[in-house]
Amino acid sequence: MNQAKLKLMLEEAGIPVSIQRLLILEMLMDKPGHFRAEEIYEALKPSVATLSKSTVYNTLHLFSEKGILHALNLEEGVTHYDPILEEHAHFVCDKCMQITNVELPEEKKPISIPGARVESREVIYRGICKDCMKKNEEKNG
Amino acid sequence: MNQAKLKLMLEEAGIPVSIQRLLILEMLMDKPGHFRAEEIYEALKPSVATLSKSTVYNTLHLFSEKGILHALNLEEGVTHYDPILEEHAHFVCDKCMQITNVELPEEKKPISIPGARVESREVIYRGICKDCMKKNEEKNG
DNA sequence: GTGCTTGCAAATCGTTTGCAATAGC
DNA sequence: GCTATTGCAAACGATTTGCAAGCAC
Repeated sequence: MNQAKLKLMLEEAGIPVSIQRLLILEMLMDKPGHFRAEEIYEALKPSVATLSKSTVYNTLHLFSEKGILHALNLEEGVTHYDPILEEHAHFVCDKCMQITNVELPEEKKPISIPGARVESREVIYRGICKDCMKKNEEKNG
Repeated sequence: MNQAKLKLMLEEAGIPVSIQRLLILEMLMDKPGHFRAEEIYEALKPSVATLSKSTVYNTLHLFSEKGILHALNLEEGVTHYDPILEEHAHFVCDKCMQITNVELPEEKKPISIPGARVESREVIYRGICKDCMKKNEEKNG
């Protein structure tokens, strides 16, 4: 994605632009996935030698607070960041922990909790992914 | 829940009985909720002076592996343990982080991922709970 | 030049590990 | 006695914090 577009995204979200923020956003937009702070840091370090981990953490917090990323707790102890904002669910492989986007299922009857305000819904499927199923079959002949 | 019943639960799950395991299970069964390891440790320490944190962690792992508890990652960096095994969804308050059990919604069309095996489904609603809504209203007159 | 942003190092939190002491068959 | 379980302290990994230096309007 080009710099101008990224800059606009930040501005529209009310986030002051900085080089670090642009680069982090660029990386996420160009190869959408489910990255951890550490991975983003490692990916950018070669091109931004002075980059610091706390900047990455700060930025990811800011981005998810301002709504241009979603923070996901799919796995114990780690947060993944998802740049895809359109509604979708996730499938997590119990073997290799690979995360895949899947369609968000429609509910037969939308939930309502008297007195409370429900703002979002997260759906996580768990199981064994295609790759691990294949590996398993091969091993067991 | 009485000791005999708890003992039976462990045995049926294939878990060798020990005092620590009985006490942890008792606590969880008697006041079902969504406790963190730390909370269980603190709750039991007064009655079991020698209890150690690693025993609590060990035990919770064992229990969830053997299927008598569910481990939940609803919040960044912490695992909560849920003794209710019947299927249900969770509502998490973004303000106070209170966790409530809610009905698991039926899907209009059950998911299927070609080649993969889907083994479980987790549904999390987020928003503002009744208590926090009330507090908010009071504050804003 | 004032306030926001960054980078570094140290601190923190939840959790895990190594290992010796202990308990239960 | 032998094996599984426990408790302690130290290690760990992800994240947060404090603070001085740097940058941008």
